Amino acid sequence: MNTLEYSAEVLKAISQPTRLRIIELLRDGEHCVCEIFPAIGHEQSNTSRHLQTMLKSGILNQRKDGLKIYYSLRHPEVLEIVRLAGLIAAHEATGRAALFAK
Amino acid sequence: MNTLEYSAEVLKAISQPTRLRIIELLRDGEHCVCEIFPAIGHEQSNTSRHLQTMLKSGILNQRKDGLKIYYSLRHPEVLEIVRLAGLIAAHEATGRAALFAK
DNA sequence: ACAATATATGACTAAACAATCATATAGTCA
DNA sequence: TGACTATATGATTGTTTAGTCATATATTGT
Repeated sequence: MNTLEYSAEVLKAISQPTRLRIIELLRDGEHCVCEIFPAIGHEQSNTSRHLQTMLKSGILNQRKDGLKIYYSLRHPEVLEIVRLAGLIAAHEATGRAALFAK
Repeated sequence: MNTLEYSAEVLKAISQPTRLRIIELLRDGEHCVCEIFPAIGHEQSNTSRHLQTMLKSGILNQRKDGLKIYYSLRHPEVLEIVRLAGLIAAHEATGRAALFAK
């Protein structure tokens, strides 16, 4: 897999609403699945799958402690990517609102 | 659509190998479809669809000039997102290479 | 060994996606 | 007007994705 495809995989792992919520949750440090899934209001299995997706893409760390498995952000760049996407989204949202108002 | 979903849509528009190639091409300024599709080695129709995807997500500008339609990057933040994803990808690539070498 | 808890995963469904081929639309120029 | 060029889009196909339910795996404490 070349860098281009790899970059696409990393971005794809971030670009999903549920996963963005998880990333926001992990902003303040590691959390276990049992904390994450009630916080985001999704099923445990669904949450686990999203965590696996991000883990495999390389943007999360995993740490086992007894029964619990803690996940954390592996690259601070991910938060910066999310921030920049938010800037663009905010800018475009005003533009689209204007379109709808026409 | 809330900011979270919007951010996801913006990132999704970026996170695909063919579209990343197009974004790289547009780094140096606007290009028409007729320049883009031979450069990336995809069909005209496929290239046009990818451009529509990015246009609708709000990350591209469109300018018509006669028969040709020129597309350009609308937000410099997109290039920064691509750069950061590349950093993560490069970092993870060495990690995965190490895994395979085991 | 057993019950309880935390997490992962198989099987499935509906929806979204990328790519292709053929064709439609629209602008240019002779 | 008619030929030509550039772009977009309908229809289709095979693949991927998100989500759900049920169940398997693994760790802990009694």
